[in-house]
Amino acid sequence: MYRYLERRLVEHLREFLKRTYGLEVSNTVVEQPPKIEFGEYALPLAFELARKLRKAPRKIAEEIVAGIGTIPGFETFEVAGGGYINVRVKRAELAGALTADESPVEDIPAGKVLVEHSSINPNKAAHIGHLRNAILGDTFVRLLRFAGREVDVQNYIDNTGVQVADVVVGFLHIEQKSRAQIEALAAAPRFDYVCWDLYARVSHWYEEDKANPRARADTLRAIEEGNNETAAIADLISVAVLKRHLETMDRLDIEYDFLPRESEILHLHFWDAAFGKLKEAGVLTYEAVGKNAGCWVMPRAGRAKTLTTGGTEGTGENSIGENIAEEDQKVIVRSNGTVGYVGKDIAYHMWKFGLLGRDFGYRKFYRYPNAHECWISTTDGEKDHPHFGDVAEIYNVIDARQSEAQNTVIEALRGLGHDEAADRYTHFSYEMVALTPRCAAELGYTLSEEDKGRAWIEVSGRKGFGVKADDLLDALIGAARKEVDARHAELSDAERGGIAAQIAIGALRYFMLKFTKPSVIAFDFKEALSFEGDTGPYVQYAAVRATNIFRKGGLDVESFSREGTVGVSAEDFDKYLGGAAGDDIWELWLAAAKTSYVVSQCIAATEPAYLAKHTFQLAQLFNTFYHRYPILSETDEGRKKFLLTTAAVVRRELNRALGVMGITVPPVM
RNA sequence: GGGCCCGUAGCUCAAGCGGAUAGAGCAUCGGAUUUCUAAUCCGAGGGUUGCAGGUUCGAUUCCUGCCGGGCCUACCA
Repeated sequence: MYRYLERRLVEHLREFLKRTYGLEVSNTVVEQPPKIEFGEYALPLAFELARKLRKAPRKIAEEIVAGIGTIPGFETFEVAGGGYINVRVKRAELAGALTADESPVEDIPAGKVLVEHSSINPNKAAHIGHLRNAILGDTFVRLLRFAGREVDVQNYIDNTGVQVADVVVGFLHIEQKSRAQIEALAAAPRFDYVCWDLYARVSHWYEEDKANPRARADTLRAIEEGNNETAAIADLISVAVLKRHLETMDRLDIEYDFLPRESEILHLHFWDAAFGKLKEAGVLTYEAVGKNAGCWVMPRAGRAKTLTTGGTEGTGENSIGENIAEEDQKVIVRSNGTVGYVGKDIAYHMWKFGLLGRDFGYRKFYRYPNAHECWISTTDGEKDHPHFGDVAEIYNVIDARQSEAQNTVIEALRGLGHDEAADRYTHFSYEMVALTPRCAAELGYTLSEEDKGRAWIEVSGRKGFGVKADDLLDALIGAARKEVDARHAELSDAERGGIAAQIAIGALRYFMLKFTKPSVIAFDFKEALSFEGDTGPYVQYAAVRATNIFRKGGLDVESFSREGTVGVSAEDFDKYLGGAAGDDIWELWLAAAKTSYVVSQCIAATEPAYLAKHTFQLAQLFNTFYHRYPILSETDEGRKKFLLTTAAVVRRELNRALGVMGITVPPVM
């Protein structure tokens, strides 16, 4: 509602400015006043117009206020300070609409959105860094769906790379396991933990003997070729670990629709199709001499010089390549003819936009407890399957370290003439999760003096250095369980377990979302396990408190929200929300009205942290309200009804906003 | 060397496209009628927004230069 009113205000303003001054104002800044007493919107536009109109800002503001006339839903326009225009809405009207949960008709952009996230190498357990990725990605999916978009969720699986090869080497060369033995291990619980430890050991093993790394090269080649024992073992390992990842993420209510795998990108020859087009468009050039002799290269993204199309077209023999300085070349095809991962990524992204002319085979892979079906790529799949790919927009949730590679893929699309696709390609970039030195020490790692002085230490899967996702979740559930047990001895074991899980997920998801994307999270158990202050459980608790009011009052909160709230008249809203006396409760209503506004901000800025901040502020305001206004003991029936309605509306919005963050509210806390 | 990001209270972080007195949480200290109320609330202290310039009516925000830190810069992924 808040968002809808803002749009209406802007439209009227533009129309007014055009009519009165003959000015076309493209971006009208609308702010929120620092204090609720000043109104709901603040317009600093008089400052901007001052130069154009050669008048004092205050004078202009006065003219606008005098001439703007009436706008439905708005009460007053006032000049403040040196030229601000503070705008007040009709509180009763907005409150009435919010109570009835009216949602104005929106223009939803056409076309499907594809969000790729997680993309964990299937060779070891997921860790906290992967959690940040998956939680950001899943929340973004929920934001888009809340905004009415149709979304496909994909999790790219690199099942043929060195990381999987390393674990295969570990089982075959270090552990000397047979295929049957590995199969047995893979069927046991937490196989991903076994791989986690083994992967770290393989790194050491490579260093022990110069001959050892040869096993990696041989294994990698065998995996890429396929149709052999090594490839079969790699497949069984990667599939087993992948299933573990799906289980881990499902604990957090994170689901995927489709799992495209690198093996199919290879075996279905996606690259061949892409390679032809890239050569033809002159995006790739062949290097005949120098450091990259024998390779097909692209200009490195970010410092790409203008692609010159002069010289030999098509084959691009040497001539174009000479225009790219050697250090600015990104090798796409190696001199031995194999493709690097950026090349595969280009092909994959052409497929995403429906530009490749090839498709995956599909088969069902994993059925979630809620019956949702997750599909996986295969060479010859089932006849009937959902249509994936060929989408209008894509978001890739990938950490900031890969931004250059991501930009290279975007440049390749541009080079192919697909600017419209490149424009709808968003690298959803975020910073990594690292460990504080204290956290590392707690985990038993010995730190160098240098490391002790650092703000954070990077997680390393290769070294086995990090906090595993399931371990963190278990720790959170354990800590939450202690609190629940202390408070709710009357509940059954299963009930307490369920609540503890909800709280743990709330704490974890909120923790990963409260930091803005460019901020490195220096992970620390003390902070992550906190349930007080700026945390998920704080927000959950506010929602639980709202529910408690109804339960203790003998009212069913759901049916009250459906039917009871309509009993508050416009006069009553005016009475209780009007004037300075109503300011503090109105502030709560106004915050509650902002959910869809905040969601749209999150999408536009690809920044879910705004929503976390919003839920926290709403919960804070509600807690203040809760403390200040006893509801059940209220003797004035009209006022009591109004206060109950306030609680019901805030509860609904808290549940809704938390839901977008993938957080549910326990029955009691 | 080049590219990207960061530097705000003791600590961890906010501050929407440049706006009104730079806000939260944690920690510290002091309080909250035994109740819909403590996973909470109220209050206090705590800031030269890394430094120096510039643009602007107005800069944490934009520009330039320094200082400090991180990441990327493989015929790895």
